[in-house]
Order: sequence, then structure tokens, then C-alpha cells
Amino acid sequence: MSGERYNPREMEPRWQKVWSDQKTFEVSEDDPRERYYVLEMFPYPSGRIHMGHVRNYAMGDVVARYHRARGKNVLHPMGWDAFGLPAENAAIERGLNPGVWTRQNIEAMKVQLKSMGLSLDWSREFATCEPEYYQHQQALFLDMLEAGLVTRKQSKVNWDPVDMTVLANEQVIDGRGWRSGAIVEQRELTQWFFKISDFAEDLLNGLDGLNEWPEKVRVMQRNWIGKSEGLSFSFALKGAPEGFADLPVYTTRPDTMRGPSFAAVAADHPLARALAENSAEVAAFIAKCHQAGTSQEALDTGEKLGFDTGIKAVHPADPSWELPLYIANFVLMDYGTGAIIGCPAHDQRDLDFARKYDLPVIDVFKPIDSDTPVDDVAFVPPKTQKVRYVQWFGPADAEMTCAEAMADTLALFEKEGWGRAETQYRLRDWGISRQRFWGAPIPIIHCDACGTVPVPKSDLPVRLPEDATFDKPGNALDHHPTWKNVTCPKCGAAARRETDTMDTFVDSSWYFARFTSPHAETPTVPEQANAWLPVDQYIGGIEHAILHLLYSRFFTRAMKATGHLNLDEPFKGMFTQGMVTHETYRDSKGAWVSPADVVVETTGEERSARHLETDAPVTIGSIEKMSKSKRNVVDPDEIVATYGADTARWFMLSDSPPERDVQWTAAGVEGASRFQQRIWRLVSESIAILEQTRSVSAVDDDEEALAARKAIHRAVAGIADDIEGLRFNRAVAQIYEASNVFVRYVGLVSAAPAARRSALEQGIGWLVQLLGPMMPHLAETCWEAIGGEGLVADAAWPQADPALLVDDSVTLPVQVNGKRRGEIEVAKGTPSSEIEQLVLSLDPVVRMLDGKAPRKVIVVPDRIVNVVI
RNA sequence: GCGGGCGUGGCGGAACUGGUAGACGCGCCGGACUCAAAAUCCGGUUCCGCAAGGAGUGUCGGUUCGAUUCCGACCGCCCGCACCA
Repeated sequence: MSGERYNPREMEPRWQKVWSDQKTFEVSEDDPRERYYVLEMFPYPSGRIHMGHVRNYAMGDVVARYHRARGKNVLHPMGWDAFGLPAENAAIERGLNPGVWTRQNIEAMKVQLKSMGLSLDWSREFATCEPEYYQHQQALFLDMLEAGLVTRKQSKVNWDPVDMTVLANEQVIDGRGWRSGAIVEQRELTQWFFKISDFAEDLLNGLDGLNEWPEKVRVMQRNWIGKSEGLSFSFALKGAPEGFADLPVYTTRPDTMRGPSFAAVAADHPLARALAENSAEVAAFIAKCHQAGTSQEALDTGEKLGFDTGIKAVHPADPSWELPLYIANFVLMDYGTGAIIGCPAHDQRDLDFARKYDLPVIDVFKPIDSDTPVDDVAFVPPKTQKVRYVQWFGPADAEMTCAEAMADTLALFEKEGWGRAETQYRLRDWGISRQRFWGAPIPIIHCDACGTVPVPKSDLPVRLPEDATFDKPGNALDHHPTWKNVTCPKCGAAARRETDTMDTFVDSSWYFARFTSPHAETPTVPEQANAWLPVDQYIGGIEHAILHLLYSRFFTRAMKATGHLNLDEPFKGMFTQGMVTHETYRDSKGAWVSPADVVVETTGEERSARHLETDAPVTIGSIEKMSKSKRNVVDPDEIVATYGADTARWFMLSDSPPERDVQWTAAGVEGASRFQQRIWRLVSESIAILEQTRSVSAVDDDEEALAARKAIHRAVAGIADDIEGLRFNRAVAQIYEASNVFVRYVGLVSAAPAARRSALEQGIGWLVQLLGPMMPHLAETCWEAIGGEGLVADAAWPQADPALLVDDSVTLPVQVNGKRRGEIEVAKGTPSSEIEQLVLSLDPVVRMLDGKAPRKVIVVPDRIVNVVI
């Protein structure tokens, strides 16, 4: 065996079969050990895995295998986020049924995932597009409806008039549908909503407890929820149309209420619409706002447009004070009440507007040490900075912070009944209706007599029809000849099914809970969900920082409210991994060239590239995220076929910190592959020596043996630490370090086997175990070769001896004036006075002292010595 | 504009609470083995300098016996949000 190269192509499938046959990674609920739940974001079944998946799942697998070795009962499941547009587009383009297309893709990707050797419990696999899954989602919808967490209301949507469907915001590019290219219209549609905004405060507060989440993600969620506190009041309007006697307004700056010079409403405001009915001029202005309002250019230049309605708004605190009321393009209907009070001196937008329309600018407060009035830049100091109030409701020239003045003014307004304190959130309710076929049907029936009637739970699932056709644009459910015709469950009259399906984000908002009882007759089995959840470590891409994670946090609360589980936060630990990048290449015509067709050569410090087949020179471009459009993708299948899964996994974990982008390079993979062979040689050589020296009776470690033993004990402790902190690149470095020690040490054992073979035996065994989470196939092969008991996947993590983690002597660097000039080796705990003596007789120190006495000698015990001259 | 993060060799990156800057890997250089190549092994590799020595973690300044680490200003890059009242 020694001398043979390790052959991953042969060994990897072999171990995958062993794990599968022995059900090594299948989880039992009866297992009394501590539970640990590792989850990577499940993939959309596009048909092929990419390097991003490899990186994501390699990380999750290290965590899962490590915690197994630590004696935990580890749940590590996998499934498919299987509803969504691409399946429907495939149906339209190629005439394939979305279900057929999706299931084919799942099968193909499963083969690929299995070739990675992940420690997954495949018995828990499910796909969200199967009725076995979505029937429970429909049940959850009905429970949430009953609990008052679902509403139906009108809302504005992006409507693609060619595809005849609603588009998500990110599917609208430059005002056009991403697929059809048609100009997107704003339409009012009646849609189903989850009342996520009911939980705004709770979702915000919950973030504080998520201390194992990236700060970045928490900040993004906080901003998204967008809490603000302010004053809500109404203007009495003079000269307004019927029904608009009062105009509700919200402001976060009550302290500026003595400084307004105008009021304004959004172009979409009901008042503006009412005015437009009788005025072509107003209607034209509103149209102009709509047209320009969405274009990027208008936002960038920020030109403020207003239309004076002639209506007067009466100041709530002073009936004699009347402000002109404008319709303004920069006022948003979606935020607050769609109406503002404009205080130019302390808001840049209001100031721009005021200058343009020649409105007064009243300074409410000024800097403490200046009397200069506001000119072209609004004065907006931090709320905690003291300023001098000159024009407000409190005493003149009061020096205080804006925060204080806001609180005082708010209290005054409440006392006088002019307005009241109000908290607002940017977070809107979650509209889940999609005019799409390939999603979970919303279990509702529309009856002319009874209105919207929930489908009785006993009638679930509401299945998607198998025989839908996709030859016309729009929703295939709506076009289906019979599917939507039903009788009303309440009155028995002819009725219609809801043909909208649920946003696919709903599917992924509770899958982590379903994994805890994937085959149950109910959405969850609460005891199991409560026992497994929250997910101890969740790993996925930063692109889901807001929507998916926020929706999942909401769903967890909603499922608690409806009795499906009992916890608030679904993910205890969250980790967002970086992307996989690659150099880009172009040929002389500027066309992108795939890395597979490029040979890169290095001569000295120059790197050049040419085409593999044509030999034509190729330009090396910038490093970009792997993408089809730039052709800089590397196919995991090819890598696994050439180098094996372990090499791909190892490379994805080494080099770059996991949260940062990693650059895929041919040289890097080669290096990883060489290391794999190096370990195999080390283990083979060690086995040969251990066999030869079997009969030698052991004595205590000599110096070499002790050093080797210390190295492996340190590695065991250090790597455990690094894996727990998700610092995989450092764990990798420590494995390199330990293996380097043993590559050298194995050559020394023959010289003194009695004193050295024991440390080799332990070291090699442990090294193989340390490798287990990262290169599991190689580790199993080595484990078998050294005669390890059972599978390394089942072996307990080695116990490092604390006594071997510390040295009894220590090398102290010696500095002179903070610069290192030499070092001394002393026993641990040597008294400072003794060290001082040693240091002062040290050559470089003597030389630099030049006969003079040092000013000071600083001895930090067991760390460093600094001589100050 | 607001918020978050980051600047360390030729490259990716280490350095725990201030204590030997450059671990580990890649690349490169030299050597061994070989008819030759691949593979492998050994040595070197922050910069300047033959050397002694000096400089050095984006720039400038501060605190300290001692700063990649702490503080202040500036420069550069990345990410997120954005007319949010």
C-alpha cells in the first residue's frame, strides 16, 4: 500500500455508500444526548450545484461533523426550495411541466450533493413543491387567518402588462419587466397579506438578543424595520374639497413646530387625487410626478417640484398661523400619512423646496456659538448635541439638545391636545399573492354570497393541477378550464378558487421547523420542534440578510401564536459566508473565455494566458463573482471528478476567512490536492514504521517525542476552538502545521522507537480525526488503514491534555526601547530579578548600553523584557 | 447623504484581553533525486544593504516602557440603505 497514490475517485463513492448503508447520519429523536441543529440554506433546484453551494455546504458539514464528534445528537438535513419562476419559464419556453422539470433537477442535484460526502440525514429530505409539504403550509395559512394574522386588502403592485403578472420590486429593471421588457404599470390589486407589521416592535427588540448573528445583518434588519418616534397631529384645512377638513400629518421633529413655512402632500394622496378630479392642472402635475418619480435621474438630481393648491393649513398650536399647502414630488405616500409639515431651516429637502418656491426659512435653533442664519445648508445637528433654541415653544435662548426639546414639545402638544406621540415603522405588511402557477395555492374560495371562505382543513391540500397549459401569458391556474370551479364550502353555491399562489418566500419561512418532523401529519410536532429549535448554526448567503431571515423570524412568532411551536427566534447562530470569485478572461475580440479553456503561464513575475486549443493569447481581467455571463465559473462536478470532493472542500475552507470572498484558482486546488496526497503518504509511512516497531516496549517520551506530542495536543485544542468560532481557515492552517511536524517526526522514530513510537501512534490517529470534518473520505480511508475502530465519523473528538498545552520553559524576546534585539530562554516563572541579570549581560544589550545604566527594565513575566535606555 | 466594514510581503491571509509582525498556504528562487520530465524531498523568500545595520502593518499625529491592536484627523476601497418627514 505504501507508495501508492491516494485515489479519491475510488475511495469517495465507497465511503459514501458505507455512510448511507449504515445510516450514519440519520438522526433519532430517542437519542438522549444533547441536540445540535446545523442548517445551510436549502438550494433552489436549478439543476446544477455551483461553487457557492460547495463552500456553503462544506462549512456546514465541518460544523455538523465536529459536533457529532463532540458527542452531540446532530440534526443536519437538506431539502429543496422548489417553487419559483424558473420552472414556469422552462414550462413556457420548452413546454415542460414545471413539476417534471423541477423533479428532474432535484434528482440531478442530489447526485451532485451526494458526491460531496456531506453528513446529511437524507431521510428527512423534502421539496416545497410537493403537496406533502405545501398542504401544511396551507394549514398554517388557515391557522394564521383564524388568528387574525392574515388580511386581504388593496395595494399597489408592479404589473407587467405583457406577461400579465405581478413583479417583485427586484424584477423591475429601469421601470421595465425583466423578462418582457414592457413598461411596468402601477396597479391596485386586492392581495393577501401577512400582518408582519403587527410584530414590528417585537422583531426589532428580538435583534438585541441575537448576539451570534453578524452585526451587519442585525443593522440591515433594524433599518428595514425603520422605527421612528414623533408627533402625530392634524392640520385644519381651509378651502379643501368635501371630506378633507382635516389633514393628518406625522413628524419626527416636534421641536421645529415653530419653524414651518409650508405643508405638502404626496402626489398619490387622496386629497391630491380629489383635487385632480376638478383640475386638469393638478392632474397634469400628478402625472408629471409619476413619470419622473421613479426614474433614477430624478432621484439623483433631487429636484423638488411642488404645486400650490391654494388651500391653507392651520397650525395646530396657533389658529392664526396659516401655511400654504402644496402637492410635492418628494413626499412619499407609503410613509407616515403621506403628508408633511415643512421646516426648511432644519431639513435639507424642505430647504431646497423653500428656496425654489420662495418660502420663508425660520431658524428654530442655532449653534451655541454662532448667530448665522441658515442659508443653503439646513442645520441638522446630532440630536444629542446642545444647541440654542430661538424660536420654539419653550423659553427663549434655552440651551439644550434636540432630543430634550423634542420630548418637551411632545409633552406640551399632548397636554394641550394639539397632537400626540406616535411610533411609526417603515416595515409594511407582507403581500404574498402572486399571479403565478408554480407556487403553493392559497386555500381560499370566493363565493358571491359568502365572500372569501377558507378551504376546510379536511379538504387540504389544494393541489396544483397536473394538466395546466402554459401557451398563454398570465397565470395558468386562472386559465385552467375546470380547476377554479368549485362549490362554496359554506352555502354550496357555485364558487371560484383563489387562483393566486403564495410568494415563494413563504415556503422557506418555516422549512427549518418542518425538518424537525418532516413526515408528520401536522405542520410540526411541537415537542420535536421545541426540542430541536432554534437552529444552533444557520449558514447562508448575505443576500438573504433581510427578507428570508425577517420572514422566518415572523413565521416563528406566528407559529407560536397558532400553537405549532413555542419559541421566538428560529436561528440562534447565523453566519453569512462570502462569495466564490474567479479571474476573468477575454479573447482578442473581447469575448469572455471560460477558465476551462485557458492555460495560465508564469514566467518570473509575469503571468500570461493563452487559449487551450487555439493558443491565441487571452487577456487576464479582474476577479469577479463566478457568473455565467462572465463565463468565469468552475463546475464542481469537474473538480470532484478530477481531484475529489475532499480537495474541493479543503480548498473552499482554506485561505480566506469564511465571511470574506474566496478566489478560486487552479494553483490553489493543486495545492489542496497535493496536501491530500501528502497526508496519505504520511499515514502510509507511519503505519509501516509502527508495524516494524510493534514489539518494541515503550519508554517515556524523549525530547523529540514530547515536542511532537505537544504539537498534536495543541492542534486538537486549537482546531476545536477555531471550528467553534467558525474560523475554518485557521483550523486548516493548524492542520497544516501539525502535519508538517509529523512529516518531520516520522523520520525520527526509527532512530529511537521505544521513546518515540507512542507519540507517533497517537499523533497520526488524532491527525486523521482532526481531518475528519474537512476531508471526511480521506480521513475514513486513513482511519481504516491505521486500524481505527469503526468509522472516524463516529469517533469521539480527542481529549487534549492541558498539561501538554503549556511549556515549562519560555523564550522571552528582549527589546531595547521597544525594538527586538535578542531573546533568552528561561524556565517558566523565573523571578524578574534573575531575568534582569540575564538580559543586562546579553551582547546586544551591553553594546547598546555602552557602559551606562539602563533607565528602566520592564519584565512582563513569561512574555517579554524591555530595556529602556 | 446616512449606516456598517476594511486597508499587513509578489498574492490569499495569521497575530488571543497592547508584548518576538508576517503563522499557514500559494507563487517565486536555489539544490537533491531522474537519461529526462512529472511527482517528491531539502533550503531560502517583508524591504534596503555584501555585511554590520536600518526601515516597516494606508498617511499624519497622540497615549504607552512597548501600538497591526487604543485615541484623533486625513486618504483609499468594499457593502447596505436612501427624498422615510
